[in-house]
Amino acid sequence: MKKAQRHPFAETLITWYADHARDLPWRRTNDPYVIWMSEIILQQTRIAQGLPYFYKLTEAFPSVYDLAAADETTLFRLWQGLGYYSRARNLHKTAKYVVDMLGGKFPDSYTELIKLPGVGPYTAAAIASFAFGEASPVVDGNVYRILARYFGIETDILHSSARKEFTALAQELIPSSDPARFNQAIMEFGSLQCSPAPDCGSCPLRTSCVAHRENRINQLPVKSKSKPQRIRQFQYFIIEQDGKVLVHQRQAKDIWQGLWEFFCVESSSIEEAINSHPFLSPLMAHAVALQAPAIHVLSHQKIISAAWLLQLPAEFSFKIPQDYQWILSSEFEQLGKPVLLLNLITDNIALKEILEG
DNA sequence: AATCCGGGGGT
DNA sequence: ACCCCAGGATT
Repeated sequence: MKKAQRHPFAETLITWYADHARDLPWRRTNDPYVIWMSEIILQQTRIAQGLPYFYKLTEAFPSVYDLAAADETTLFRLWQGLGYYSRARNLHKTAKYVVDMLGGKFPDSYTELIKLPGVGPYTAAAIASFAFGEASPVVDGNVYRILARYFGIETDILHSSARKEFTALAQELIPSSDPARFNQAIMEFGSLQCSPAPDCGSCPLRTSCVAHRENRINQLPVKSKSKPQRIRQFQYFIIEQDGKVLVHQRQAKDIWQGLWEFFCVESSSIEEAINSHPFLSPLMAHAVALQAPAIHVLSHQKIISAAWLLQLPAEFSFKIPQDYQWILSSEFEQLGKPVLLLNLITDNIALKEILEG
């Protein structure tokens, strides 16, 4: 009876999912806190990359109360290496809000969930369905790909109208009987079966898939090309004195906001960096060049960096630049740092010994 | 509507 | 080299 009302698309996906679902930790719970944590971690992040962070974070903060009470420095250190660090800030902000304003109880509907910092249309739909059984369709990269191919939709998935169109379609397809299972199934299907380079030969939907029938698998989904990456050059000065290192926390609306780093000048040359920061000039007598790091690639920037180690005698006196501070190397280890700096430290024994004892 | 925000893995 | 990843916030 009710099966006849389901679109065969949903029926096939759910059947496929019964045979192919991976055993993932966030699928073993209905706790909205744990599900929320997993969804924030997995935003634009592969499962294999996010999994260790999910274990670390849920162990460090078993409940929303633990997270709300946490020191943000600790959270950033745990988030180190995962990228998109505003997620960590919004995670903390939301935890405090849920504890302080909602008595520790998560909102239980899409409409309320999407009001939380760091929770957008995808994440709100995911939590609402997985934790509360609401029939809100998730629309992530997998869903765009599957629907575009299966129904032959040529809308540019980066166009602002795309989300509305694909969400409306997914809303028609999602069964009211077990919406959470459908959401899990469609994403798993996109990840394992209808991947960017799919195996159509084994696909249970191939006979009714427009893209397969018309041989347009490689043309769908339509996605406009992104701009070329911006190229930047950072000159790092690791200034050490009396067992302490000069550091600062990045604050500007720029990459790595909230992370810590050594004295940094954005400049195409060492000479220009020194000229623009005259206090450096007398310090350079003590400078030793460190191994030139490879180009650090972000999704939208390429960063070329160079670094100098400046170990200053105890009696050497100079005025430290604004917003910088001295920190013991043992404390520096406890701060969140960009992967570029982690690589720099790893690649230079001298630096490693200073910072790690 | 455009742009920005990381890092890593697959092809 | 290019693409994509359980996207969201800001301008």
